[in-house]
Amino acid sequence: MNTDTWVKIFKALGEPTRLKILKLLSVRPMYVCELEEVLQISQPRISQHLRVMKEAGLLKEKKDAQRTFYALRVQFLDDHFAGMIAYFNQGLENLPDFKDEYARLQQLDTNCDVALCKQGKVTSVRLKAGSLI
Amino acid sequence: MNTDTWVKIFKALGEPTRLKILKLLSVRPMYVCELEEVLQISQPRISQHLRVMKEAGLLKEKKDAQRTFYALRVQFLDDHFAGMIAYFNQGLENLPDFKDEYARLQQLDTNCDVALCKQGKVTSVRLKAGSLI
DNA sequence: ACTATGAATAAGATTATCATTATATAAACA
DNA sequence: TGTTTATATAATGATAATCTTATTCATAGT
Repeated sequence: MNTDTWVKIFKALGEPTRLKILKLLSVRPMYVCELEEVLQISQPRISQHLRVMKEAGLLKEKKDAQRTFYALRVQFLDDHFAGMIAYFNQGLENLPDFKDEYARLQQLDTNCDVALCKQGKVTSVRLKAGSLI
Repeated sequence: MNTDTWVKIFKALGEPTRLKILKLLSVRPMYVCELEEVLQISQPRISQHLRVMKEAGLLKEKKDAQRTFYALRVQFLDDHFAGMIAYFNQGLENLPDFKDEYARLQQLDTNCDVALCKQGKVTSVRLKAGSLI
């Protein structure tokens, strides 16, 4: 699971209208015209938001004559929000997206003599996530 | 937990630089100058992203002389991503944000004679989330 | 005091996102 | 076949997000 995929998912979720649509589809799958009716917003607006969520993998659609039926991809949601925990527990060394950052962090944490912030002394900090403050 | 709060959190997560910062802070808390060094991006850019995440509740900070130390709010993350499951399992009737939508959906699902999509027949659809396709 | 460092904030330009309006496509129905 | 319905797509305008550059502020060290 790479950073871009996560970003796409979070971007899709990070918009009020889309989040409302998602929540409504968690009640039951719906046609576009139903969402239009329930949300009282324009049809193109709904279609566009549906597309964003579909492209993020959150939704599936099924054509039914002129209508289109949209539903949550429940398995996808389950898998990915479980996967997110895994993502955060995974070390940087296993994430290709963090190749360069991992190397530089290693430098920072290994060569404690090398002052990477100009005043130095920074490299001595070594705490677990969230253990501070 | 209301829609706006969720949107703020997801927006904060839905940006590649911020997601990288978050992941790095999950390794250990860091000073801004460390993030600068590891990510190789400008200091104002980092500060601005940190602010967005702090305002979403994801991070905490601690002043240490001229430096600022940033860390994940682990408890917040735990609580909220558990809370998200709850949010999606919760009925619309309990969510103030869905007051109007809930009423209209009730209409849609109760008065099956009332054709809300102009062609009618739509109201007969009644499936569980994700059960389709 | 003076200079350097670490970080936040402000201002500006650029790009992306979102909503609206208009148009296109495709199926149903008369 | 012509019209209505359901949805998608395109084009436009408005708003918001992001990045850069410059500036400010606070603290450290000389």
